[in-house]
Amino acid sequence: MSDIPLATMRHSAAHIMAAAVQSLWPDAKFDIGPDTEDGFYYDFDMEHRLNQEDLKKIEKLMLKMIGRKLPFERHELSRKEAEQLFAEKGQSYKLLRLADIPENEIVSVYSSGEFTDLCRGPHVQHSGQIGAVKLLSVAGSYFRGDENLPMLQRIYGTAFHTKEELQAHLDAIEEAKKRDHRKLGTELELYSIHEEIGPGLVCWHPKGARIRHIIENFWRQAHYDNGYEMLYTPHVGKSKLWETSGHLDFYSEGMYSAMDIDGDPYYVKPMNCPFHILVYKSRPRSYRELPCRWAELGTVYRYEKAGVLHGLLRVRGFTQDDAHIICTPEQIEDEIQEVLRFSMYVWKSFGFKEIKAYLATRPEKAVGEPERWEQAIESLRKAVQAEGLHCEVDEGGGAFYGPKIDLKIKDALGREWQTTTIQFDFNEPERFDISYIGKDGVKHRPYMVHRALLGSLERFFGILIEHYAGAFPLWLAPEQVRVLPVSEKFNDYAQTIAAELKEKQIRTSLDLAPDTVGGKIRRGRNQRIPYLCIVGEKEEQSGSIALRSQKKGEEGMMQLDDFLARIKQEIEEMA
RNA sequence: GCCAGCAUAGCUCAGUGGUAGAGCAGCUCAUUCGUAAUGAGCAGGUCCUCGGUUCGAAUCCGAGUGCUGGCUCCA
Repeated sequence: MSDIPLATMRHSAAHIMAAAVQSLWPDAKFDIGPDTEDGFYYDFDMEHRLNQEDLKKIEKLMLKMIGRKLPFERHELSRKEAEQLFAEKGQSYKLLRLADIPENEIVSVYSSGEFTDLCRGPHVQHSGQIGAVKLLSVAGSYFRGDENLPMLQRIYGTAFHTKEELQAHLDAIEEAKKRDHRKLGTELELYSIHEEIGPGLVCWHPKGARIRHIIENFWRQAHYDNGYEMLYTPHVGKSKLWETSGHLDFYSEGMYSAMDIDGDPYYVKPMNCPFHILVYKSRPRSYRELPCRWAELGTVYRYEKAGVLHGLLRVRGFTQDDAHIICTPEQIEDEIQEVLRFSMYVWKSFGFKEIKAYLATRPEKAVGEPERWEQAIESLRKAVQAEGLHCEVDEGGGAFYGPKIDLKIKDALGREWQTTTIQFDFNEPERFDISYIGKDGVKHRPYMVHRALLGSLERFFGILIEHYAGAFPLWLAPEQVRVLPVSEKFNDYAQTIAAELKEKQIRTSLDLAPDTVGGKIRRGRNQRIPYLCIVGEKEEQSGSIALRSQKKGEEGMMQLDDFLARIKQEIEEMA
């Protein structure tokens, strides 16, 4: 059984699920049911609205069908025969899908039991070869993913060769739930979102803000060290600015409506670029001062449909770690390579090692000279190569204004997150008519690149919370050390220790509550504090602490100086 | 925005037409404790909002808001 590819087995499981749905609700019309990265789904249209109880029913029936070892039979048909077959069954979606199949391709159907589906295959020989199956959820899904087309009902499921593998997958889903940044965000008092303020608008609590501050400090220093300068720009700008930039033409659905200031309409910024461009335009520029690398932690507001908001990962107001690079054509290759190298350095600093690149090239409709597109894409390609990154190319997937590279990082649970984006822009330099005076004494159009490394601080924070399951590494932990006296008799000594740690810039707290040691330790553990220092009589007499670390548990007695040296080093290593 | 579901104390949840409950957290008191919960007491609620049905609504119906899982989109 294990020599059957997982994808084939899952695809077959989707057919069996459809067969079960057909037998339970004979009016069901079927769309498609492919396998996915970690399971499968099938889309249906029918009168009955599916619920969680129905999934159990369907699953039960599927198990029966699997037990009966129903053969999967392939038949090749002429287009006419296929049309007739699905027309007779009233399968209108299948007819539409059939029409999508290119003329020269063979049309095939697969039958298993009563159920016959338009399908290219391949499939397992019989349903007995489908391993452990589990239906997971039901959701709405537009036909062809188009919101103007009818909404279908989709059932998600998964299948594995063995019960053990299935269970491991279900356990992984559970683990992901435990790490959910929305749950940990409340538990650890990192941030909150309020109905009274508005959906998708984030309040950072003291602990979350402390982490953000540390991230920002690191980020700024890294940028200064790598040849960037910082900018601060306003949160709003006149409508004229957004007309010039083209945002009101191409991005208005992402922008909030204008506010009136002295009779002029102003818009809250969805992007920082027009402001950076005006800084560039504030005086004539020489080739001698290029490249300009200007960064800003710029807070932007974008309209997102209500249904897509999700904790910190998808919000309406967020701070981009934005930068714009304006340079000459001769510099572009080095600049791109440098941006990518810098990005990789930042990701490694935060403990992310597995990174994939996605290159998007010129679409049909595009602005900018074709030679510039070529050079831009070439420089992106070379940079990816130089970093030895695995890269997928999305031909024609770029924006109309320029090609881009996106990076996706893999977290501790193996999930991919889109973060970094490095994007050429051939549109705004034209629209704002920016230039530099070249060696030849005449005006030239510079290249402009937008880039965000972490993406947005909000999303990055959400990713970090889940990556570390709330147990931040020492350098990021809002509370690094907590001192716990074993009884009130040792409060004074605990205070001395805490004061000494604080003096050494260690973020330290004291737990002087009249609780048992066990109770205090439990509290400290639950708050994911990296180090707990337990102090009592023995420690007071020897000027030491008893250490308990988040990572290793009980570590025994230690001189305070040794502990300090250890954590100083750990902070430095950002481990 | 669309489909489906959910909304009860700060948190996790019970309560299905008849006076609103538990655990944890909080506060008070007692305990002075050696590595993941010391004990007792107290306090805490427009049962999301508005409207309707009913003698009576947390519970049934409608609308709205927010959230969850998806679709579309994306930092």
